[in-house]
Amino acid sequence: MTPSPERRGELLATAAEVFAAQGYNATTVRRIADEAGMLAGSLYYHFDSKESMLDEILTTFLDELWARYDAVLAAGLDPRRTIEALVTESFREIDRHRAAVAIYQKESRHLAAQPRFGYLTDSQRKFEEAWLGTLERGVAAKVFRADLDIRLTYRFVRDTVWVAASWYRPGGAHSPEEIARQYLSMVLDGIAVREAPPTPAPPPEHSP
Amino acid sequence: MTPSPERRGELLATAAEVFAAQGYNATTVRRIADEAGMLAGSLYYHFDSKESMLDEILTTFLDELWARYDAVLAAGLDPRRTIEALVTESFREIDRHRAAVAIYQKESRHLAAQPRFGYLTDSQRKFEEAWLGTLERGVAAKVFRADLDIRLTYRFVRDTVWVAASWYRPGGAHSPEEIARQYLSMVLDGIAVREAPPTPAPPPEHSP
Amino acid sequence: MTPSPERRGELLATAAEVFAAQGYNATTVRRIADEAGMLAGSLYYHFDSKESMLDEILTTFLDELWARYDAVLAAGLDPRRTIEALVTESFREIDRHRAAVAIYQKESRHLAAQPRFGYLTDSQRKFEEAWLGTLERGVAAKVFRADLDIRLTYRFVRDTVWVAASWYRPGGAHSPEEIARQYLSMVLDGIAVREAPPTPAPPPEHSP
Amino acid sequence: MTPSPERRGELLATAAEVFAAQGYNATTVRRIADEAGMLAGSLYYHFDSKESMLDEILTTFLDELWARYDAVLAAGLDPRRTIEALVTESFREIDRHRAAVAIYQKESRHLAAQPRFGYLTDSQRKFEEAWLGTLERGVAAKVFRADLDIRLTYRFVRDTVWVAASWYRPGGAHSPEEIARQYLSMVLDGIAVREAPPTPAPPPEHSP
DNA sequence: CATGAATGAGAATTCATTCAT
DNA sequence: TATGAATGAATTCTCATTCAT
Repeated sequence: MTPSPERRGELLATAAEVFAAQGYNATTVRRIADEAGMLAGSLYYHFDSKESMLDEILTTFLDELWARYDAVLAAGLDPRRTIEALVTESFREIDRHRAAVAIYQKESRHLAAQPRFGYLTDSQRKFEEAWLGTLERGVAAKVFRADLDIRLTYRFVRDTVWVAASWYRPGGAHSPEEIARQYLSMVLDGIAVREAPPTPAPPPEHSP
Repeated sequence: MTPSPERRGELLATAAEVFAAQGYNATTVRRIADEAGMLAGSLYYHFDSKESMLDEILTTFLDELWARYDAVLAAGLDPRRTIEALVTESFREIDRHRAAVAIYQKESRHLAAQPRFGYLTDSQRKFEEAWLGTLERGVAAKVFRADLDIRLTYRFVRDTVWVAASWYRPGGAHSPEEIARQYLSMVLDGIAVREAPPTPAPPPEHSP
Repeated sequence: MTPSPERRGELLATAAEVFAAQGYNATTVRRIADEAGMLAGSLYYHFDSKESMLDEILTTFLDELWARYDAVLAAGLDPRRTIEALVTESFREIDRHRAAVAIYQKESRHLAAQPRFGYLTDSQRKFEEAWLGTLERGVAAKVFRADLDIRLTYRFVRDTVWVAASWYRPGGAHSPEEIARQYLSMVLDGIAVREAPPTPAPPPEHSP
Repeated sequence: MTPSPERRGELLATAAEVFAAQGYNATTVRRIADEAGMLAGSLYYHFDSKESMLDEILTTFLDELWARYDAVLAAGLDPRRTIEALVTESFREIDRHRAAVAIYQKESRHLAAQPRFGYLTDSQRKFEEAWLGTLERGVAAKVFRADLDIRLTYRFVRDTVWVAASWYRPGGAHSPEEIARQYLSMVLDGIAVREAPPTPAPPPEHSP
């Protein structure tokens, strides 16, 4: 009944690429089929509908993302290390599922209105809990600044990370981990040079 | 045959709202007309096509944005003040043209492929020149960190600001200027508490 | 919002004709549009879907039928007169809505499974109540035979009348009332010549 | 390449069931295959096409029906006994081939237009000859009423019998012979109680 | 200015059918 | 004999657009 999972996987990857490039609505089934080297109707042997392709792309991505996020959250790290781990996992996820992440970014808002995609809202809620909660713990622990609107901070960090999916290309100059490191550095310490009191021992990798 | 500009303006605002909420492709002309209290066909008295509405929304927004950006860039501020001014103007623009900015964010990438929307690519190039140039001057002047990939920094700042259009609602808790101030604070100084060098005179408002 | 009722009415009549002739499933929207002198897509200005055309055809017919049936049932006639009136009204209805009746005959069974057409089941139940109830009263009053299975009798009478829609053509040799009269005569008295009690005065034309 | 006839028979029975339940057009080959526990494509090892299944179902039914009808007609019975025998054989046929009969009822009219199903028209003609001829002989022999339109009577008897296929379920309360007996009683003698002593004055409208 | 009624070019989807394995 | 994976034509439906009134 369920045709071979490998073929499905290939086709989904193709579809995700096109959805990400052109937008879900602007993508025709025929275009996906062309890209996959088959006729439009043939896709329906593997999938119920264009929408179910989108659905499967998003759930696959979210399932994997949450598996990793949950592992991080269960590790009992301090707030700063938690944020670092979440950001790093996020960039790894962008590396693995760039197309899916890009689709998520572009479409999730209006998809969430449909019952079928209700899980997007759920995921978003869990997301907020995880990130916002960690930030709040960090503020309480005095490792994150208390003088900033915490929700603004949350959005700042969240968006900052995920929009990267819109320009990231796997196999580029930087590994996901390197990008994560630099982004974390920017998010945590800012892009401005720290004026005054010369840090006694600057971190070796930043020294000239 | 030359319909009143005010009516056009209202209709464009309506259209922009719907485009932003549902995406350009997913928005039907009929939906816009419904929202405007007329029939779909009637819109064609005012506009040539759905695409020309989108075009006009985007050019109006970009024209205004560039008027402000150009003023900032012509003012001859130092790199840090320039960045601060650009960020502030950006948030003001989001405040004024939230829908247009959101549309720009979502659609510009794939629209840029069409000749009609070639100006989007031009604008993007000018954009990069302005921001990246300022950042580079800042690095040279040692006011921005030199240990970061400059293009990564550029994307970080750029995205960080503009994605705000996706959650910003005019008339919310914070003014655009206040949001700009906080964002700048995060971008420039980071969200982490500066450990070590006990600031000689802590800002009064943060003291107990 | 609801386009002119006259046009709808014409289009529905056209659609009913085609549905009756070819069957609902075998009828393409394009065929209906051809018959109506327009393009397939144009029908969707007037109707939501092919199914909603069918729906409207059936409800219009059933509403009218029940208005008449209810009038008959409310008249308080004796069982035999009630049956006569119901049969007569049925043939009149076939005369007025031949296509709708034919569609009803052919499609109602499998349509009834869909929620949208649940009213078909309701109607069928009311139908059975009306006819079966009348027959039972007639048996009790000794005007209808008691030696027959009453449900068999019900089906016999019911089918006998309604299948006529499959061959009836308005404007034929017999008026609906004439057909009703002959059918009633057959149903009530049978087609066999009454043997036994030697009719004292046989009609002259049958004598040798 | 010559698949076993038994398997064909089973598959045809399955197909007939589904055709009868949902209508020929509304039945997908896949549905039949599901019901038979195989995949859609596999049916094509046994049959040329969906249409050829329908064809075989109908010819099988008609061949058997005509074998029995011909036997009856060849027996040289008097008109009344002939009608009784035809009706009885018809109900037996409904018992044996309910699905096929139901399909015939629903689809024969529009199928008859296609050359491939021309035999349906032929059969219908033979049918009319047999029944109408018998009725005419009966009228001539004064065993059937002469005051009725003979074609109306023909349709009445014909439809009355065959529509039973739409509600008949084999193995129900009554045997086919019992149903035939009751139907014949109704058709021949009517459902009204005979008002005892021979009607002294025949209904005026039938007198000369 | 706006309406009502179309047009016509796709869009997604369905489904009978084919065929190599 | 049956499966799995297609094909390709047809079908329903959508929607931007036109245009007479």
